[in-house]
Amino acid sequence: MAPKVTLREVADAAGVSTFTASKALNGGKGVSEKSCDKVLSVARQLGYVPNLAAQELRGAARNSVAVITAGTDNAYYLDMMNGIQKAAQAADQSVVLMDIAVKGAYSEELESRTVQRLLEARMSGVISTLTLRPESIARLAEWDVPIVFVDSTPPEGMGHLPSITTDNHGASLLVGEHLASFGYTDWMFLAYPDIWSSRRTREDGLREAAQRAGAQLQVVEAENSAKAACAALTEAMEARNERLPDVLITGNSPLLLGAMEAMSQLRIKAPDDMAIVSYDDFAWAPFVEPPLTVLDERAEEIGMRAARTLVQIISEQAQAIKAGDNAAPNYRKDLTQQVPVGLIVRRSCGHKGKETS
Amino acid sequence: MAPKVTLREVADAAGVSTFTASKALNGGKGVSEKSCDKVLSVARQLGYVPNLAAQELRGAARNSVAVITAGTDNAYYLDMMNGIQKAAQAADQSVVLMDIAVKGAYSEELESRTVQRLLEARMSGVISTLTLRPESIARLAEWDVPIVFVDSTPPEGMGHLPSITTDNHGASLLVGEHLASFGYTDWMFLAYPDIWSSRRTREDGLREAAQRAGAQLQVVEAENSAKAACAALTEAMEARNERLPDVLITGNSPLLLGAMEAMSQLRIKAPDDMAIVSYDDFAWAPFVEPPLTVLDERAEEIGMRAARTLVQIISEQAQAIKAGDNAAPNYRKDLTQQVPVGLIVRRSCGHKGKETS
DNA sequence: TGGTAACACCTAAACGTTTAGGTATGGCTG
DNA sequence: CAGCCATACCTAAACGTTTAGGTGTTACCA
Repeated sequence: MAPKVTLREVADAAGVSTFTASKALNGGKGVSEKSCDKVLSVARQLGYVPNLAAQELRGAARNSVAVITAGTDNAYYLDMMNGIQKAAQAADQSVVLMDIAVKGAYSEELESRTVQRLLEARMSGVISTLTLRPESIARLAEWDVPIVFVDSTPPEGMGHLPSITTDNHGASLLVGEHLASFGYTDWMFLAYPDIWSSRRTREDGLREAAQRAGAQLQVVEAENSAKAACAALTEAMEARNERLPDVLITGNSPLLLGAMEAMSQLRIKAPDDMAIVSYDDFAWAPFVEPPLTVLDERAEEIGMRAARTLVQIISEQAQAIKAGDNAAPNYRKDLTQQVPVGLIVRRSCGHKGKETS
Repeated sequence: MAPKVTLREVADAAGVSTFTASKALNGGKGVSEKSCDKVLSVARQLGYVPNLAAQELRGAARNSVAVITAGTDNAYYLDMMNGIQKAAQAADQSVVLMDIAVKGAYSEELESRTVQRLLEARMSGVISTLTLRPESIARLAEWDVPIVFVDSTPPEGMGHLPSITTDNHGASLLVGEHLASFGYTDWMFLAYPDIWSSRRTREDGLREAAQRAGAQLQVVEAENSAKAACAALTEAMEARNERLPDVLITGNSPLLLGAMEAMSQLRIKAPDDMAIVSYDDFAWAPFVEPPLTVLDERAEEIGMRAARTLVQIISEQAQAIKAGDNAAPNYRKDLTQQVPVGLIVRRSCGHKGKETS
């Protein structure tokens, strides 16, 4: 039918200039109602579809934000993405997914290539789920591309960049208190690598909590996958011989899954042989045997807030540019947020008086 | 530093014309090695980043594919997206996520708006996880945008459009046989709405299987969310008074989750009071109480195949255009694929001799 | 009647690329 | 040395928009 209709053609067909046509389509002023209607109807009839590339080239506002992740087989990210989607949709921004893991493992080189592509496409902003390299961030800054970190923090010395995270420190203390209330003193933390900055905060919080509770904390690190977690935990347990820790704290739900696998192989029963508690709530936690005590980070909420924050920065930036001001994004101090977490107590952490479902 | 460097500036700085510069950067021929090196080094030094919008405007190949979903709080989609990502990445295509659900529920109007945006952005192709309206498809066809359906089929009468699905019919027969082997004759199917076309195929397969097994099949429909499923199942159970079905078959994992919730509230124990089996394998299935018997659809594999198929169509299209041929995508018959499923037997479906963990 | 303000509209120049078509330069052939 | 071809390069015209700056036309007022 109408595979390619340009604005020029619409204008000609309507008997006006491209100027008038453009104004009419964009609801601008300075066009009589008659011309406006005429243009609109002709456009519809011809099946006119504006060319975004041309618009953008001419200096229109950018309209897609990139979400950078690294190997996400985690339901947590689904929720987060949903939140991001919703907020972005509301602000008329498309969401472009960019994963910088090459086979489940983070890749520096891919990070660079990805940032490059993102610049080439003149994206309006970036949401990153992990701490990018300072080099990448400098690159984005040069080009005035705003960035918001989510569930992760900016690298050392770049604290002015906004981040939306769970209150990981608080979460750890919360867990710690809960563990202390059971009298557990031998804790093991199964952690993912620290390209995800939450790893550090969580660990530090646990250390502090352990100290307060007079407990000791052993940290075991594994690649961020169930398989790796299973192997790492098995090894750690063997190294300890028969002596099980009182409680295992897993850093997120893929690690938890791996841990459950390992425990099932080693015939360790929770919570009697060893209690278990994990970061990241997920839908199935109540139905697992035993029902799992977890921290609820409200991933969707976090995603939504991050996207809203980014969108706001972008729109302020657009205003500033229109006003002829500095095009650099203005990162106000109050953009960084910590979302409080809840501890959802189920049975995996031990019995004690009455229990919640 | 270098917020905006145009090709012209690079060319000037290198003392050549834009033509030469362009050729040099794109590794084209007809440029002496000396000029080429010069241009490249100057470009690097100035921090030149090509403008994709300009390139595209001038007629370069498109470079992002859209993935259309509707309200995906389902881990199944995460795996699928991972597969899509991988294949798209390999073909240098960006992945743009477009959800056409407005509050968890599919919205016709949003579908239209989304297709419009997708056209405006001149995306290179579409992967859809649900059966789009014929109107939308016509729109895409007008603009020669290739489409591949994944985990869903094209609408009535458009069978030439490729789709990558699980062998849903086969899967249903598989389940049916399994149920029959336990002697179950009273089956209930908890299904999602049929904008997802797999609903029909699954139901038809179950009907056939039920007939073969001399069983009866009751179908209960719910919106595609755990909450809705919980409510619908509770209602259905009440309507049947005390008489429980022998087995409940849930259409996907959010529905399964809702069903488990309802069963827990109604104090129905699986598999003794009622067996349960579900479509969609997911990571936690082995650890739920009871461990769940499920169908494994290999979501990542499906996603990967879909993306590869789309990429191939796109590249053939690009070739045809370059050769001056018809720009319409060429959908060959053999692009449509059915991926076989596996039945993973655990305990939720009943006891019988030896069992798999 | 002339002055002027408001309005509807137009022409033409951008935006940053690619590329068709052309022009020097030099080397080879006969 | 004329004739020819490759090679390396250039000029200028697209691609489809937006928009600054300008030109009528009408309407109103003194």
